[in-house]
Amino acid sequence: MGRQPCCDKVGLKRGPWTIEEDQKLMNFILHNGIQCWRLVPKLSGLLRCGKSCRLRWMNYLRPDLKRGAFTEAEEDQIIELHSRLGNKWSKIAAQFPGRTDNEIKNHWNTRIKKKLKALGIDPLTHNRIENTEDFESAKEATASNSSENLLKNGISSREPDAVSDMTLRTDKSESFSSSRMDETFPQDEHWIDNMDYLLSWDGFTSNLEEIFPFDSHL
DNA sequence: AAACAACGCAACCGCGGCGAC
DNA sequence: GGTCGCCGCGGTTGCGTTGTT
Repeated sequence: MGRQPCCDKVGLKRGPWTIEEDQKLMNFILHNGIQCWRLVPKLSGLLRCGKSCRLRWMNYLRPDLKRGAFTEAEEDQIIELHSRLGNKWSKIAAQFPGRTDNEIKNHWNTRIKKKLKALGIDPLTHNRIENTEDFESAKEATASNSSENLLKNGISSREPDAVSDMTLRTDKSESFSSSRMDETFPQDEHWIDNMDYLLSWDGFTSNLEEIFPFDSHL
């Protein structure tokens, strides 16, 4: 037998969240915490499934979320982590306090993938691409150094230097990645544990009143 | 100004892992 | 050991926004 659906979908709302729903969810969690996602919509009066509530909270409402564009350093780190971990977005996201796995995944798929392809790097294997259409078209764009072409291929005007920089790094990706990763994160298990602590529920709820000074009477 | 295309993000879906029973 | 139910993850889709023709 297959798994049952996560919730009874009859009568449940889907699609974009409204401000009212956001407030309901936020207030409920801030006052009651999360014991069981399945119970959250029932107890808070939301016509959503628990999964949807969890996603909304994790990806949008969490007070510790960091907003704004990814920095070049963050992008580099994502690339390094991806070369080691693959599409383990949650593990990658764990190294970026305030960033969500969804956010990083989206950024990877929309920006970084293109950027790597334009650099002649296979985003899946992180190896050089030889004689593929992608690489050939990317080379043309890079050679002409036309900002229009670069933008079309996902590289901003600031990046001609980044291209050579990244190429150099990739030439010795093995040593670069591992040595720098080791510097930053001496032991995988330890830095993941540390991040778990930083992102732990207790850790952040203890400061909620400071973080969230909004109406607590709803 | 309108139509169309491309892009980026939020949200959904289905599956695997894991603990409880 | 098997089954069930929940949580979390990764892949995918839908749609609003922005850019181009």
